[in-house]
Amino acid sequence: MDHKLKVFKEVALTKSFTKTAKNLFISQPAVSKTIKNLEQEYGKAFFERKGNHKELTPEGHLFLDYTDKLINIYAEMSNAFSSFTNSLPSSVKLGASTTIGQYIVPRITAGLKKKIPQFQDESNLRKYGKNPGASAIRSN
Amino acid sequence: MDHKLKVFKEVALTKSFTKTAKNLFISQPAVSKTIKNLEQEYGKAFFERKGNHKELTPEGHLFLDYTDKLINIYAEMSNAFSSFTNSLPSSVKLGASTTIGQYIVPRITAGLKKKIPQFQDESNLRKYGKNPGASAIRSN
DNA sequence: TAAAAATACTCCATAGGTATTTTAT
DNA sequence: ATAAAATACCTATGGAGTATTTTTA
Repeated sequence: MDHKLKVFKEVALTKSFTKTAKNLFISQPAVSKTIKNLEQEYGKAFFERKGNHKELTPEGHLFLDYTDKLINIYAEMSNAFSSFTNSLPSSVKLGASTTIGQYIVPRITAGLKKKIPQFQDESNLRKYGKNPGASAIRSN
Repeated sequence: MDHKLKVFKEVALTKSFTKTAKNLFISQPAVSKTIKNLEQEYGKAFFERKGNHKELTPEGHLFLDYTDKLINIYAEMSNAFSSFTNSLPSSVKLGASTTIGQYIVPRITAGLKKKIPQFQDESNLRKYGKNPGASAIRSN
């Protein structure tokens, strides 16, 4: 529910769309769009795009204040109902056909360096983060 | 951004999905679903459905506390950037083909009681509120 | 039985993804 | 030239709508 706010806050902290994308396990364009949407929604620019070091505009600072307050309350709220919200599942079931299950899944779960041929191209991993699978086990 | 919260609060106030739907200019099923989603998201029932008089559960009361806080902050925030957020548009452009534009639109905008034949069936208006058009000019 | 809520669908807008281009150091 | 951000385009999920059924006082 407070997803856009979390993205905004992370950008304010890292001052980088790319780092934010990595930290939140989403793509860089997704971050770009989220910020743009927020700025359009509130009719103000929140970041000054001056090349590499992005800076919060005055409006951005103000927005960050409110964002902090909101995120804190959302966190308290999650906490209050946390029997489930903040917890990881106690177990995860993973299904696969016999060949995949016997040869491929074990190599992956074992984290072997030497990947099978089809998985050796890392170009996309390099672009969008080395362990996208981690997004599957992040909490919240 | 705080839409679900507003729906929840209105239900807590009116204790009625149907009244909430009318007050917020959305359909009754939309309210049903919003509440159900919230309850699933937080894993708790917020309302006790005992026939006509719906009651907040203890969890519902707790959730309402947080909801109030959040809504207040969102309101402050909107306010702070309100050059546009809370205002109605200064003008609205309405396009129509010649026949529609000459004969039908004027009757509607004039609010004539005697409707043209095709528009006389009010069964749906009766079901979902008499002036659904109002949703188009509500603020925020 | 009448009014409220739930359910079953359809549709559209938003959020996300990948690929690619633009920009700025 | 390289790294970050923007853009273009596609897909999927969520939220809204209408129609209908179920429930309960």
